[in-house]
Amino acid sequence: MEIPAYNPAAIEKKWQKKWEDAKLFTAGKRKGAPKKYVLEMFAYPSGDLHMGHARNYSIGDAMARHAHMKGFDVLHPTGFDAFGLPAENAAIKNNTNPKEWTYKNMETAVETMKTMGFSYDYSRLIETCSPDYYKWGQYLFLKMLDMGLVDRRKSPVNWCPSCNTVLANEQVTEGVCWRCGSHVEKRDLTQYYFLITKYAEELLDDLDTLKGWPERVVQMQRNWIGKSVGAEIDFVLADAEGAPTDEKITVFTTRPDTVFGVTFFVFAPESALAKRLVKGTDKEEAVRALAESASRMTGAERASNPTKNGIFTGRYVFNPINQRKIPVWIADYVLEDYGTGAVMGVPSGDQRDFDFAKKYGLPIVPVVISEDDPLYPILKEERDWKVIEVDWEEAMDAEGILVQSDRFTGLKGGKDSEATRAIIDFLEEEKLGRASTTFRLRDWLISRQRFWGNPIPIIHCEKCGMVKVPFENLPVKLPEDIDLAAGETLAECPEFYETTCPKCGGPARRETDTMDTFTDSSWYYLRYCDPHNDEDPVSKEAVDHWMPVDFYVGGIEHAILHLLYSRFWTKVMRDADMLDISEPFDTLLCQGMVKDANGEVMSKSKGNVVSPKEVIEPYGADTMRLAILFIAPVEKDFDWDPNAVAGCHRFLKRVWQAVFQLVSRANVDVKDVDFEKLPKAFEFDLARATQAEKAILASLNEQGLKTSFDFENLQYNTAIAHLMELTNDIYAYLKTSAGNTQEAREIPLRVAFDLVSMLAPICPHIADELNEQAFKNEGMLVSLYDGAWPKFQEGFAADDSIEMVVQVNGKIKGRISVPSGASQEEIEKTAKEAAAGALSGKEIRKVIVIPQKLVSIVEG
RNA sequence: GGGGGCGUGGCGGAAUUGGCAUACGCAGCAGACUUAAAAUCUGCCGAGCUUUGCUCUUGUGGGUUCGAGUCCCACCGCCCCUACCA
Repeated sequence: MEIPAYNPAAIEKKWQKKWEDAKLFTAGKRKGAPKKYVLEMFAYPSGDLHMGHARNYSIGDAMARHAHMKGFDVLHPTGFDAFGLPAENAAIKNNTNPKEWTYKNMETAVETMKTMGFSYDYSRLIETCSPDYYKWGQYLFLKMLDMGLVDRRKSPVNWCPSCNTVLANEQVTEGVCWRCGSHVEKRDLTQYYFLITKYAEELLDDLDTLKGWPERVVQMQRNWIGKSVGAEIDFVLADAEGAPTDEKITVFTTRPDTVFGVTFFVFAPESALAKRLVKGTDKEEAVRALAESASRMTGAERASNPTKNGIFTGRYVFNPINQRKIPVWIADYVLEDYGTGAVMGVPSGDQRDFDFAKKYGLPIVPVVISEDDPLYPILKEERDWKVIEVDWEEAMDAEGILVQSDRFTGLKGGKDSEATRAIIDFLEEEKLGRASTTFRLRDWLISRQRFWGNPIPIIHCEKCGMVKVPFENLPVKLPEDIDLAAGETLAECPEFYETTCPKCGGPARRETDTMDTFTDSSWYYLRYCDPHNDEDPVSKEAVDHWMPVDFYVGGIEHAILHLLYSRFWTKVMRDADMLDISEPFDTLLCQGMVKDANGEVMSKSKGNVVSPKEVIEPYGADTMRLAILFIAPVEKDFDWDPNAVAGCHRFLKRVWQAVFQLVSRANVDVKDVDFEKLPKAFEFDLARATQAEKAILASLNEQGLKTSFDFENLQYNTAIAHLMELTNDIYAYLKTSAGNTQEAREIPLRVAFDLVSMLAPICPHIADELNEQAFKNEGMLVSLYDGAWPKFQEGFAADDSIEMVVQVNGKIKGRISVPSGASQEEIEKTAKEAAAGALSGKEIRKVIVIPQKLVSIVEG
């Protein structure tokens, strides 16, 4: 038989068309079958797809195709996160509309996706900039407003001077804008917030239910939410003369057990109260300068250069628990937006307070000390301050025993200790303070002063205030003819903002801020369940059927941003009775980055970008997909190695040759072989197979199918390695002379067919072509996508003899072959004979037999 | 400072979860085919040695075990995240 050449360009195009014509990937066709929702994070269409997308999608596609072959009804959609700043910047540069630029890029990206052969249900495609989608984003905004989860308020916000917009806390890393890297400024502005902090506790608690998430992502979210348990304590402000006033200043602390050791009090320099205390004094200018210099430093700079600068205000407060009068300072190590923006200074128990006290010569009073400390015997009975200065090198901030702490002296101190609880009880009884929990998580600032986003559906009326846009007027559409190149914004576009009040009919002004694009990506995975619904964002029925997403694949850069917002959004929609789940993503996979051959991040500016097209043109999409999955485990970064890619292509050519040669060698008309009825290779009686056939079958045994071809656990690199071994075995078989029975001819065919089936999720084009051309299966199936995944049969007969390793005193000394039914005694006897040369002749202390594996002989 | 992870050939990486360390691939070496090259095929490919074989080898040192890359303790080194969070 003439073996045709492997021509990826031709067969890939052919199969992509056949799949599309047959609507092969439409979700919901297998009524009654268990569902599997496989999703890759959708792309921002800033140009054509790059290798990172190719990796992301190849992983998800292998998962989706495999699930379908295993019998699931698979939902595998795609779409675009189409609003955002790059479209505006490109529009300004090219003097076009962001819409044009975005749609052109999405069109190119879909073409590229199709050349890669992904099994997407394109009938569910979502483009977030389409009014059909953003209408429901507006609807959900209004829903949240009704639920009391939207707030419009003036407060200090992060402003990116380069992007000309505010940013959410999550979008500022180390003091710079996540998108453009510019240094972020603080400004006092009136903005819209989603009250995500109302869900802080639940967002934290439910992290424990996310068993399918990488531990580091869970930890990152846990740290971001940042729960601290402790107490609020009310200090009494003294007037300028030092006498107590009625005014109380509250601090938050996680260590109320150290409250007897407070020797000073500190405000953040930006705090309003701090400013008030020094107003009109000679300290005013210095405090302003301190606030200025503090705001200029990024977190990293502050941490690497932890100079604690302070100014004494000249004022005092009284510690409510011991009435001591303590000085009030202003220092740059206190953060305005955490806790109450003020700290009770306990230098003996907190390293930062300790450093500050050292620098400014403030007293250090030990109150919670270790029993090993030389001071302990002196102070263990002390109820009042006896020692008010220590020679410690650092603060004692771990656990210890309370001293110099009035009636609490002698109690065990520390976070959540008996002293902590006792002091909180006391504070609550005396109304001096209360138990309190603080979160690091801030409310989500969602308004943006940008054009290319979802307009906030609010109308401002002088008479009626903030008025919702009525449902029938949704969506508030973006104007088509804005001139961004001329610097025009929505706020300068009267055709957009001039309107009438829906309540009183008077003249009113439309809100000109748009929503953060992360609002668009916070629920797109829900809309995929029901993408064409024009009555609701989603129907509960559709969401209940498909959600949660079973496998979610994306980059680690979304560990906090998108993944936290989506979890919040799901809980909100649950509370709005739109769905019944609490967590949207069951298993999360964060794939590694694709770097260049030298391990450098690919970037346009470095000129080291390898485009998927550069691989597809010479080798085909199957080779690209295979290489992406083979070169490194999915979650690790990998360096693009052109030689390894060529090696993957070589493997596909070998599979192609092996299958055709095998069909030719089998000397049976494959048209007469019903592959559905052919016994599975591993059910077959091995006694009838030749040695080479055994080698092939051995790699398809129980372990092979359950462990080696472990698609469930995403071990694609090792699964592919086993497919390579199987191919090598087929070549070994082809070199031998085969038996001449019907079975002996058909077993290898079955093996080859299973090989091709297992290759199908990774390299679907070559698999379908071999199925059709070599196995002549065109009448049975359009595609192996609808075919069956090989199954292991429990009844598979093991080989009649078993190889075991013989160890003497823990060292390998030989191998034995024993009958599969051999008794313990027989095995021991055979092993002793085989190891005779290695035995010293001493008494044999014991013999350990591990069935199927080894015999260990231990001498006295 | 806090948290998470990792350390195996020249390289990417395997190791059935305590049982033959280095699978599979890349690179390299040798051979076959060829006028030649490419492609393809075959073989070799951790280190050392006194080479039918022996010894050593999973960052270092110890421990548990008949048996450790895997478990425990200490140390060394690297990567990622986060950061004056009271």
